[in-house]
Amino acid sequence: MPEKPYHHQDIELKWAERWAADPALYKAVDDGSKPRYYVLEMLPYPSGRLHMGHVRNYSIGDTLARYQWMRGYDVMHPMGWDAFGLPAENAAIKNRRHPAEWTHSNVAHMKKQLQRLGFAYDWDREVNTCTPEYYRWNQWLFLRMMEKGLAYRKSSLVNWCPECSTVLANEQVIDGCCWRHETTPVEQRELDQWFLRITEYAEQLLDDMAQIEAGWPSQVITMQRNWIGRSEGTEVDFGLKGPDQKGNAQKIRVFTTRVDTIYGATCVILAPEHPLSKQLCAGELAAKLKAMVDDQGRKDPENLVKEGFFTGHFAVNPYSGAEVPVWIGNFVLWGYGTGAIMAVPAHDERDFEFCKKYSIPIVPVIRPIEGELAVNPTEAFTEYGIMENSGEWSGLTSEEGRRRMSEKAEKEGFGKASITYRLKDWGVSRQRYWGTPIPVVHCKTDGCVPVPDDQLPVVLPPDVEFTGRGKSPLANLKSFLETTCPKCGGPAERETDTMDTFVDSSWYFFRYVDPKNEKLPFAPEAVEPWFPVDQYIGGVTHAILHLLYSRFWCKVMRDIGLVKVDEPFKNLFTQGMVQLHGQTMSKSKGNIVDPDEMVQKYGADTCRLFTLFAAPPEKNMDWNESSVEGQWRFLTRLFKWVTRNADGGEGSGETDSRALRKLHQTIRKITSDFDNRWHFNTSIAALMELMNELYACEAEMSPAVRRECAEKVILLLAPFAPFAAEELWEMTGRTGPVFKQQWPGFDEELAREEALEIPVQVNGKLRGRITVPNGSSKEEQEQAALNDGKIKANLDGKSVVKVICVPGKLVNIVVK
RNA sequence: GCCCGGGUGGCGAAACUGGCAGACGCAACGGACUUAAAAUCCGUUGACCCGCAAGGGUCGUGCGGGUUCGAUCCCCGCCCCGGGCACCA
Repeated sequence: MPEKPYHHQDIELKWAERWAADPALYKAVDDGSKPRYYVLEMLPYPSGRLHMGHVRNYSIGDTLARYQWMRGYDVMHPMGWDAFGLPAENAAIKNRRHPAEWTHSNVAHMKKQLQRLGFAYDWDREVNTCTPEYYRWNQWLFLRMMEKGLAYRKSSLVNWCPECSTVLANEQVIDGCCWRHETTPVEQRELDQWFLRITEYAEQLLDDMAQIEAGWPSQVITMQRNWIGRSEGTEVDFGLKGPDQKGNAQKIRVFTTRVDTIYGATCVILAPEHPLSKQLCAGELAAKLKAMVDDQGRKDPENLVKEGFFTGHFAVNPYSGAEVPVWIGNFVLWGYGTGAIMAVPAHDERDFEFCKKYSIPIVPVIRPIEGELAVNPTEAFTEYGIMENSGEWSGLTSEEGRRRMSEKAEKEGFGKASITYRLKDWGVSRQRYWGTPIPVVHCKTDGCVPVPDDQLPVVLPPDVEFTGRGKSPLANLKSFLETTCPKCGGPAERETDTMDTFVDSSWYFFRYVDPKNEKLPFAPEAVEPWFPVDQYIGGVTHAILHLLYSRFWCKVMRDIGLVKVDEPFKNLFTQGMVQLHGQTMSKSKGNIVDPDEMVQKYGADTCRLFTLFAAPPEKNMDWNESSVEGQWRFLTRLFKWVTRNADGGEGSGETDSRALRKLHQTIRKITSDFDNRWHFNTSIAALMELMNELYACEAEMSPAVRRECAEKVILLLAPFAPFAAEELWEMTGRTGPVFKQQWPGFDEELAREEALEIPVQVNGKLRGRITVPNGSSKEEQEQAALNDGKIKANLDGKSVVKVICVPGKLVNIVVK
């Protein structure tokens, strides 16, 4: 067959069209005839266009999926759209275009881009989270959580922008101001919000890490562990001196991990938001307190200067009976522990700083195991030690003190051992339109009533106005708002909050398996054989939020009886970011690189090869396309060689064994890259080396070996450059999709080098090389080295102390 | 401040973890083909030194020490870059 040129445009458009017309091509068979393999990539937000981060993510996933098909697996490889979210609504406000329309046109465009790039998705499983068919199951699952007490409503402090008159998510507060009104400071307001009780699962989320530790990057595991932030300590009541207005005794409950230091507590400090703070601050102090609550400096902990004031009240230490002043401090967090602390300046750095500033006494009560109790300390001693000046407890170690003092608190009823988490319950309420409506109505008689299952979905009304001001568009729409109570039939109002979009992405990967189910989110028996996901691939940006929520959601669904696994993702791969000039690409920075231009000019195969070749996939890569032409040249070279050598014939050639050796070494190398570390940059480099060798050998190769090499090269190329591989496969008269062919095996004997070149060192310095037959013994190698002319010259006049010989690797002669 | 990554030619990187540092690719330079250019093909390319030459030598993986016959790789102490967390009591 004569050589054929590589016209990427013709080839790729032809195959993209054929693939799009054949929805069965990438379908999972799902009949158990083959072992299953689930490849999952994080679904994109349909922002409008793909960026290079997507291309990288999906190129990695697609390469793996195609490889696993070739390894004989029944591969599930789905794709979908994380389609709810703020950008759509902002676009609506700005362009007077409905979010649904905006989103759907973006989805259509991005789907075309994905298909043009040749990603092998089973589009019959496509999931779009903004469709009622999907989000009704968000609602259904939310109701199940309500039944289990896992979804609840409570009043909580939130960020409030007076200009928008709406609540803002933490991410939407920039330097203490609203992101849309950059000069408007955000206030803290107490509002009713919906929460999911993720804290109930904190312990399981920690324990079950044992199940995924082997398959997840340790970095992500650590981040999640820190995020959950389990800490063991003690809750202790300090009795407040003097009764309240009604004459009742009051207490201040503090949480501490170091109850062993309590004899050194010289004051109690309340968070400004603590309910007692308001009560204790009358008159002048009330204004001071309000200012502290609203203080924007507190949003930025790096620059927070510790401040506080004395309330004029005192509290009693239940262990020592000492009376200590009660302060309000801006550094005490209302959201952690009990929102109140005992300050032990001698043994806590923060307390030390605060007490020093306000001249509150510093009383050391822990001495180092080797050393003396500090007198007038200049810094806090925060380690464990021996208790001193602590009444009956003096002489105990910190560890023992903690344990026994907790027991006493519990026995006498003024406290208890307690475990506190940094993790908070997940606030899912959003006062926005473009999200899943929370399926609840508010009735004057029956209160908060769940919408019955048979009335789901609560559909987002299409006919709303987007002003960007006032309340959520839903709250202004009578036809949505006014309804009847499912319990009493009387008039009621719908809940107008929608769900955080992280709800959508917490379980979509289950829906893929049974995407059209109208009775349940998915049938448990359909999902079971596919879980846990064999390989999840995405950016490390989602290390905490999405990946933690998904783990939580999986456990809830397990407890409802929908799934059997504890963990959704067995293996996680976090790809590196694609940056431009060392900066992350983002819309706001305006430095997004669109793949279209490259695909247009060089083709999708080149684009994919390029992103895989530029760096190992877990590493960040700085975008620099100057080397992209190399990938195109490589494909062109490969194309030419394969087309003119694919025919076969009789005879033998001088370079046959050399070509076959390189071929089998290459298969071995690429197979091991897939099975071990996914360093596709070295896989592609190996393929390039093979092509270089085949070009060098071509003239002296037999037709049969040429044919053999041509065929294997197509197969090796298939996971990386599907268009070119498919075209070559067809062109050379072969049938069936190339990515469903068997992955080539290698023969160790054929891959084996006949002779090895061994470096010879003298005192660790390279002095020569010897060539020995592969498999030579240690002694043979040593002798060959010592007999080498060049080495002999180097040894002249010196005595050999010893010879180190690593067979097949090196000889090192140590001389004096 | 704390916890992870990372620092290798002009550039992206490799060296599959203690055994020839720089595979593969880009860029650059030289040559072939061409009326010419592009494309393509062949060659050179870490730095420095000695030699007319073939060849030989010294240095070299952020910096300074250490372990070892041998260190990009292991240990100790620093510097720089990227990411995450940061008053979590």
